[in-house]
Amino acid sequence: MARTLEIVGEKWALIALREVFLGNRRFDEMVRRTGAPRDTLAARLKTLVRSGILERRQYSEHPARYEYRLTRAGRELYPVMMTLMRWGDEHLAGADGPPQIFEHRCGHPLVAQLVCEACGEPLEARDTMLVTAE
Amino acid sequence: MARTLEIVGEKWALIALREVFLGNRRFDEMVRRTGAPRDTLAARLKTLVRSGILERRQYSEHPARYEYRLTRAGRELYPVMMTLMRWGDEHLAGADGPPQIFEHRCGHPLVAQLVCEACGEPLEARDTMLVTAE
DNA sequence: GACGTGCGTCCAGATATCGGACTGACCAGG
DNA sequence: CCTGGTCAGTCCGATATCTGGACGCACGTC
Repeated sequence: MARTLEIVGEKWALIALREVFLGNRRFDEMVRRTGAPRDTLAARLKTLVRSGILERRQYSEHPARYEYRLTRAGRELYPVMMTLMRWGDEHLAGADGPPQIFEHRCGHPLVAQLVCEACGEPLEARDTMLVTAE
Repeated sequence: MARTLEIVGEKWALIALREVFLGNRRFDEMVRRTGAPRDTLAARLKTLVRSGILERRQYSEHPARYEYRLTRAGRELYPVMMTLMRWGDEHLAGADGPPQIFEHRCGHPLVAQLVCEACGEPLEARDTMLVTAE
C-alpha cells in the first residue's frame, strides 16, 4: 500500500487520472478542467507514464500532438477511484447531492461495493484477519 | 473525489489510517511502524480527527494518554485501502509476493473485488456511463 | 502578419516535509 | 533521591515540493 501511494498518492495524480478515465486525454484539457498548475501536472503525468499507468501517444504527426492513454495497470486503478468517489459521495456531498452520477450497464445508478472474490459477501474490516506479516 | 483526496490524499494520512485498522492506535507505535516524522504524523492525525475519520480518546487518566479510534466514516474507508492494496499487490509486488496476506471469514485468502451493488457484476470502467455532470 | 491552440519549460516565492532534539508528565528500580 | 524508560507531542532549521505566472515554440487560420 505504501508503494502504491508513492506513485498515486501525490497531489493531482489521481485527479489527472480521473480526467483520463472521463476521456480527457490531452494536456491542456486537463489543465483547464482540474485547475492544476501546468508544471505540476506535467511532472505528475511523467511519473504516471514512468510507472506504467499511462502511455504518451502521438495522435498527430504534424504538428506533433500527444495524448495520454491508460495502460492495463492504469485501467485497474478504476476500483480505487470508485471507492474514493463513493466515500466522498456519502460523507462529503453537499445539499445538492453528489456532483456526478454514473449508471451501470445494468440500468441502475452506479453504487460500487467491495466483496470477497471467493464468497461474494460484502467486505468489512472485522471479517478479515492478517495471516502473514513481513 | 477531489474533496476526498483533500483529506485523505496527503502523505502519511492513509498510512496512518492503515495502522489504526491494524490495531495500532497509539502515537508512538505509529511513529515506530511507519517511520513518519512525528511532526507530520501529529498534523495528519489532527486533520483526520477534524474531518471526523478518527476520534482522539483518552484511555488513561493519569498519566493522560490518548489513542485514536476509527469513527464510522473512518471504518468506511476500508474499501479504499483494500483496493489500493490489491492494486499494489498485483502491480508492484516483488519476487516474494505481497508483504501481507489477509484471510476472509469465509476461509479463503482475501481478494477484494468491486461489484455493482444493484446487479452484483464485477465493475469495469467501460460498463459505466456518466449521467450528470455539474 | 496577427492571432489562436497545444504542450510544455522556467522561474521565484510560498508551503510542506524531513530528521533530530527537546519538553513534560509519569512510572519503576535501586 | 537519582537514573532510565514510556508516551505524546512541539520546536527547529534544512530540504523538497507545489504554486501561479510568464515564456517558448511549432504549427494552423484568417
